[in-house]
Amino acid sequence: MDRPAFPDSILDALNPAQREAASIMDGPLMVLAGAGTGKTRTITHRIAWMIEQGVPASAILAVTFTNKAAREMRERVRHLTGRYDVRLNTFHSFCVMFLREEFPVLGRAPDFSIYDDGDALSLVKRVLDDASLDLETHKAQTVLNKIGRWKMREVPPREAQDTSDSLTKEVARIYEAYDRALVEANACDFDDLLLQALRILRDHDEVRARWNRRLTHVLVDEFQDTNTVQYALVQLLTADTGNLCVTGDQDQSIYSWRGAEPGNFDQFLEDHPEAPIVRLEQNYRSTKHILGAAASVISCNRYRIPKTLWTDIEDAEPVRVVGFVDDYDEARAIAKAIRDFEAEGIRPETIAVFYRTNALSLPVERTLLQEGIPYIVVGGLEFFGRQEVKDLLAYLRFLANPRDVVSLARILNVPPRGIGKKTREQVVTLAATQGRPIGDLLRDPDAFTDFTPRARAALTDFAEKLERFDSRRESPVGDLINEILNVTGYAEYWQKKSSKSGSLEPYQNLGQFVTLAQEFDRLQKGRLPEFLTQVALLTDHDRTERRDHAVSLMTLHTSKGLEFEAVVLIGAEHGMLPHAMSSDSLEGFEEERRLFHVGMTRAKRRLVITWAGARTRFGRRSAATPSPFLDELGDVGVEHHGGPTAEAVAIGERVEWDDDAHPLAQARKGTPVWHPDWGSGEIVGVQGRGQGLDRKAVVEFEDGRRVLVLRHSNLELREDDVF
DNA sequence: AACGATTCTGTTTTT
DNA sequence: CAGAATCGTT
Ligand SMILES: Nc1ncnc2c1ncn2[C@@H]1O[C@H](COP(=O)(O)OP(=O)(O)OP(=O)(O)O)[C@@H](O)[C@H]1O
Repeated sequence: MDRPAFPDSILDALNPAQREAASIMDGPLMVLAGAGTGKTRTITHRIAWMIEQGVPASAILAVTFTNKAAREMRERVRHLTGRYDVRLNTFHSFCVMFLREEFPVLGRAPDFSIYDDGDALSLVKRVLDDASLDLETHKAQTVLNKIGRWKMREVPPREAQDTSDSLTKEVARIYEAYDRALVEANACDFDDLLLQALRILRDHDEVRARWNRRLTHVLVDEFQDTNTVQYALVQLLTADTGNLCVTGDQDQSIYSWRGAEPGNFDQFLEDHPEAPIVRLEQNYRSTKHILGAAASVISCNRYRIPKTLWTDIEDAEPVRVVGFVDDYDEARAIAKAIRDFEAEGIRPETIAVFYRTNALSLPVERTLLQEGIPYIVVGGLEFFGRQEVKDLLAYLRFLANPRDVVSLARILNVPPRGIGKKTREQVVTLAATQGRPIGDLLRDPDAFTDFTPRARAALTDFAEKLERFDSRRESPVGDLINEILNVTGYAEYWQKKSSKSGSLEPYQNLGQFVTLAQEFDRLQKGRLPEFLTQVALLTDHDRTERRDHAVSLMTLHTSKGLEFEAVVLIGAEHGMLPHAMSSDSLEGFEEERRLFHVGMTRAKRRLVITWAGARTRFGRRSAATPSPFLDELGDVGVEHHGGPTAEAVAIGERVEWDDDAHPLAQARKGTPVWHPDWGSGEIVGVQGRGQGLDRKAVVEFEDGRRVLVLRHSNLELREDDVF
């Protein structure tokens, strides 16, 4: 076991402000600071310091934003103190653990299933079906989103129905039915995990008091992205002790779409007026140019409290902004940039490519593959979202929780075994009318006497399989899964499929899942229930395989909290970043700006930002113009290359802006356009020949007509489907 | 009930 | 373009 070599050095590794924050052990505390100022480092050391001062490690709860961040912090604390038993959780994983212990207080069994968004969607569809509601007016996804918004704000179904709007009222009724269905299936969706835990802590003083004794100190990292329920939760967890420390940065709040409530900062100060606020101002990560450009961008946000941030890291190179003709060109330049970075001695593991949407990774991946540059895609829901993985998980969940209808419905006929939709629904209805867990019903040999002989045979066969799995419930999870794969013929099923039509991936994913389970068996204690608890909250972020000498590809959201020597931020275009779906309100637009700023501030030494004038999106080529954020970078230490106006220079290589690819090149009468000053308009006439940019356009705006030379007009197309 | 062919539909970010 | 939903044939 490693003991710390120099216990006294725990606080020595911090600057004075950080040290102040780390050494305040008791009472409320807020650490408010910009990117790269060592917030995470500070609370890690604070935890280590508390342990050194005699606080039991297991009495400390630190909440991080991702499992990965939790793991890393645990590793650092272990390194500093030799202790690894600090409770390091995400809000969700803490609540799962909490509910596994305390759910009986609400009369619920602790073997509940956890539904991800896909499962929740299935359940909503099921409810809509049962209520025979019009699927046209109620799209399942929309309904689920609305329910989610209620849940995040703690609005119960009854209250939601209290409205005069009949459509909303109907959705609220679905919400009620959905909640009931969750209880019947003994399942929790992600929001439920938080809500149920909150309910228990709020309504049961004894439980709250016990947990306050158990957890004497609570710390929350990335506080800017907590929602109201999460804040209420930590408030209750520290109601008696008052030892709540939060750290965050308003300028890095990028999850409002998931209910994140930056107002929690104010709420905290209102609830704890005596709380010291420690501000950290020295950035230890980035060079002056990078930090300056990022500061210049973020200062454009109206809703923001300005703060000081400085660095003494000198620059090697300026921040580069480069425009390309299209995404293909952009991708090739990215490959070249990576090679150049490597030639400079930057290790590939410390190079990252960021993008706004997952779809943007495709052309980059293809090019890197071609060029033989190893890469990994970090995060996303690729693996756990796969059909074959979800099927396997559904088997496991149904075995652990016999009431779990959604999981059962998923696998009852997987692989195909002659149990169609009709039989399936009959079984589900039968269980519902008898008020019996569907798993018990299925295992009952006399349950299906009224069914057709064919259906009965198939169901009996299925029941036999279930019983074989039951006898393995206490086995290592890897063995159980192998048993399932063999007995059901599911492995064979995919093997056949893949040999027929190409892709080996599904079959390999099954293998990966088995490996994952075996790893669990080897490294952790517990069987099926414990495995499910863990796996339900895993994301690809947590299982991204290590690959030597690989550069990292990820979304801007995933990049939060990380740092890289060199960053290439791609797709900086109008409609992409800021994304069209969130730029219609000022709040949305400013969050996009924060997102851009988060991406920029991940870079330590090198930052390249790219955009493409045309992108193959959706199988179609569509035009794009540079992101307005590019104009906000300032001009100190920032170089612009390429694009319609400036000389076209790629990262080291010349790329001409091709007039034909310019979105306005084919402008003609009737083309809808937009201008930054005059708003929406339509081209009512074009003067000049051909398709060039030197033509003049007569544009009808809301407040009148104007004649503009296309090349210098600053006009943008209102629709991106131009060609 | 199963499977293949066709049509449809939709793309923001994820615990 | 790709994944889901629907359709039509066996
Ligand atoms: N006092 C210090 N001395 C040396 N390096 C430091 C110090 N404080 C922080 N650092 C380094 O600065 C970098 C950023 O630290 P950290 O990740 O803790 O910052 P953060 O405030 O959590 O960042 P962000 O909010 O951008 O995710 C890390 O590489 C860290 O090791």
